[in-house]
Amino acid sequence: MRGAPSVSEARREAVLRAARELGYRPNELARGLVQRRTRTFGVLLSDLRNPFFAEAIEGIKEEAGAARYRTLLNTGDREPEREVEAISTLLERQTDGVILLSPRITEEALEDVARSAPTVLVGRLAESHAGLDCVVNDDPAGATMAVEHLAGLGHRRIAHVTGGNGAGAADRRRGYERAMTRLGLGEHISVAEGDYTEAGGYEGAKELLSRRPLPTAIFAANDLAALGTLSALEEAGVSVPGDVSLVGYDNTNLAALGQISLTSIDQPRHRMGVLAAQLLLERVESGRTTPRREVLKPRLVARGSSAPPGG
Amino acid sequence: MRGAPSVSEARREAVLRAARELGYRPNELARGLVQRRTRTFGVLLSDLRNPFFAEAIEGIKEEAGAARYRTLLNTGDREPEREVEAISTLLERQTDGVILLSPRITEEALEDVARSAPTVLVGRLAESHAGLDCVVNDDPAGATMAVEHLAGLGHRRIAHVTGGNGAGAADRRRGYERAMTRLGLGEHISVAEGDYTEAGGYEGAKELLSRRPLPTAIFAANDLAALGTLSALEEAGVSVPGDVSLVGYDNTNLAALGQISLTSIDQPRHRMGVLAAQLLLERVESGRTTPRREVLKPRLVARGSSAPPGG
DNA sequence: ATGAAAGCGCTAACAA
DNA sequence: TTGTTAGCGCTTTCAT
Repeated sequence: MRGAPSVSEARREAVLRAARELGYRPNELARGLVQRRTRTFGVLLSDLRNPFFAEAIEGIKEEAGAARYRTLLNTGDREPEREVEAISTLLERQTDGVILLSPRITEEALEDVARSAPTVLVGRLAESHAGLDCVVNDDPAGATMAVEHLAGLGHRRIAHVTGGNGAGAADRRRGYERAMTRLGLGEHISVAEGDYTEAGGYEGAKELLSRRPLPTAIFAANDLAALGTLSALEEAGVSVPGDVSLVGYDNTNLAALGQISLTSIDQPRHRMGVLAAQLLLERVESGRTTPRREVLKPRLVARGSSAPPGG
Repeated sequence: MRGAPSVSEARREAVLRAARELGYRPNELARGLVQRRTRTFGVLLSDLRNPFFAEAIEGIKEEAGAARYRTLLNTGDREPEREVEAISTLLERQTDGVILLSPRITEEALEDVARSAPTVLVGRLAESHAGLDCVVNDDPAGATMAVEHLAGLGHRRIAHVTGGNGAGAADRRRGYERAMTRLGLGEHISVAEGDYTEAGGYEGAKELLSRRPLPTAIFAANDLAALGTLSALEEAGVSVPGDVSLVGYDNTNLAALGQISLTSIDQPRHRMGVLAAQLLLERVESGRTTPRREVLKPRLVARGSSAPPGG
C-alpha cells in the first residue's frame, strides 16, 4: 500500500522497511495497467549530438517533475522511420503524453501520434492543428535577423546552408530568401543543402565554395552546421570573419566557445522545454483539447564570427 | 494475435488492416506483465551535453536492435540522487536490463541496481564484482599516454584538471600522478578539481592559473573540461599551444574541430556501446551470471593543442 | 484453426 | 482500519 490515505503509522513503517530490505520495486507496469495512466511523459529528441536539446529537456524535466511526472527519453537518430519506431516504443509503454523535440517524421506520422496520445511538438509547426500543441521560436524572424545583421555589416553576397528536412529548416530558409529579397539582394540568394549536422554543414559549405563569386557571408541553419561550415572554410584557407562572416542558429554552448565565437540566433531553449511540459500537463491533467501554439522570439547574439566584409 | 504460429493468411491480413485503421497500438505494459519480460533495455546516460554518449548509444541501439530489443533512455543530470531516480524509472517499467553510462551513483546504489536487474556499467569499474559487468577503457593507461605525450614534447610542469567524482575520474587522476612520479616529475604534480563539464574545466583552470609557477601543459580529464580550460586560458591571455599545451580525453567530435584542434585520448565509444549491449544480452538471453570485465585500449590522437614548451 | 478461461502484479471498491 | 474481490489488456493453456 503505497501512500494510502489511512494506515497506522506503525504498520506503514514496518511495511516500508520490509520492502526496503527485500529490495522491492513496485511494478509500474501493473500499476499503470490498472490506473490507466503512468504519470510518465515520453520525450523524443532528434539528435543526441546537438546540445540544443539538453537544456530543453532540463526544462521539461523540471516542470514535469514538479507535477510528479517522470520522463522517459528516446531518439531516432534523425531518421524519420526510426523516430516513428522510437515514439512507438514510448507510446506502447503507455506514456501519458509525448513531447517531440524537432522530429523529422512526416506530417502523417505526426497525426498518427497525436491521435494516439496528447502530443506537444517542439521546434516545428504542424500543418494541421489536429489536437496537438506546438512550441517554436519564430524561425522566419530569426532567419531575418541573421540576414539583416549581415546586411547591416555591409554584406550583399550572403549565402545559406540549410537544415535539409530538419524541423524548422524550411522556415529558416524561407525567412532567409524573403529577407534577401526584401533587402534588394534577391539576385545574391545562394542556397546549399545541409541537414542540421556538422557533416551536413561541411558538405553544404563545400558546395558554396565551389560557386563563383564566393559569398562574403554565410548563414547556417544551426550551430552544428555552422561548425561544419567553419571546418570547410578553414580547410579552403578562407578566414572567418576576415574573408567570410558566419552566423549560426540556436546559440548553443558551442557558439559561445572562445575559439569558435560564433554569432548565432538564440532560442529560449529552457523556456521552450518548460512551456512544452506545461502544455502537455494541461492536456493530460485538465483535459484541454483545443490546440495551442506558442511562438517565442529569437534573439541575435553577436560574436566574433561576423564582421564587415573585406575586413 | 501478434505473430501467431498458425493463423490463416486471410485472417491475419484482415486483422492487421483493421488494427491499422483503428490506430490500434498494442499495450506493451500488459504484454510485459504477462510475459514477464519487455524486450527493452534501459540506458542511463550521465550527461546529455557530452557528445561522448551519442556514439556509445548508437552502438547499444545497433546491437540491441539486431536482437529485437528496444531501448529507453534517461538521464539524471550528473546528480547521483537524480540518477538513482532515473534508473528507478527505468527499472520500475520492467526493463529487462540496464546499461549505465558513466553514472555518478554510489557503489551502494549500484549494487542495489545490480540486484534488481541485469546491469552493465560503462566507463567505470565496480568495486565489488557482484553480478554486474563493466566496460571501460583503460583510464590509467590513457592518462599515462597523455602525460608521456606531453613529457615527450619536453614539458615538465604538467598539471591536471580532474573529473571530480565522475566515472573513471579517479583512475585518470591516479594514472596522471603515477606517470608523473615514474617520469621523475613528482614534484611538479599539480591538480585542480573539475567535474567533466565545461564549467568545471573553466574553474579548475582558473585555479591552476592562480598558482606559481604556471604549468606549461595541462591534462584535462575529458574534452568538455578541456574546452572550459581553453576558455580560461584564452581569458587570461595564455596562448595554446604557445604558452600552455593542452590534452583532453574522449576524442569527441569537439576535439576534432579545426578551431579547437585538441589533442585527446580516444576511447572506442561505439565499440564500448556494442560490447555493453552484447554483455547485457548474454545475461538476459543466455542467463549468464558470472561477471565480466572488458577493458579496451585508449589511443592518443595528437592535434594542434600540444607542442613543445616555449614554442 | 479457433474460442474460452486463467492469471501476470497491481489498485479500487466494497465488506467485514 | 483491514481483508476480500474484481479487473486493467494482454498471452498462454486447454478445449473445442
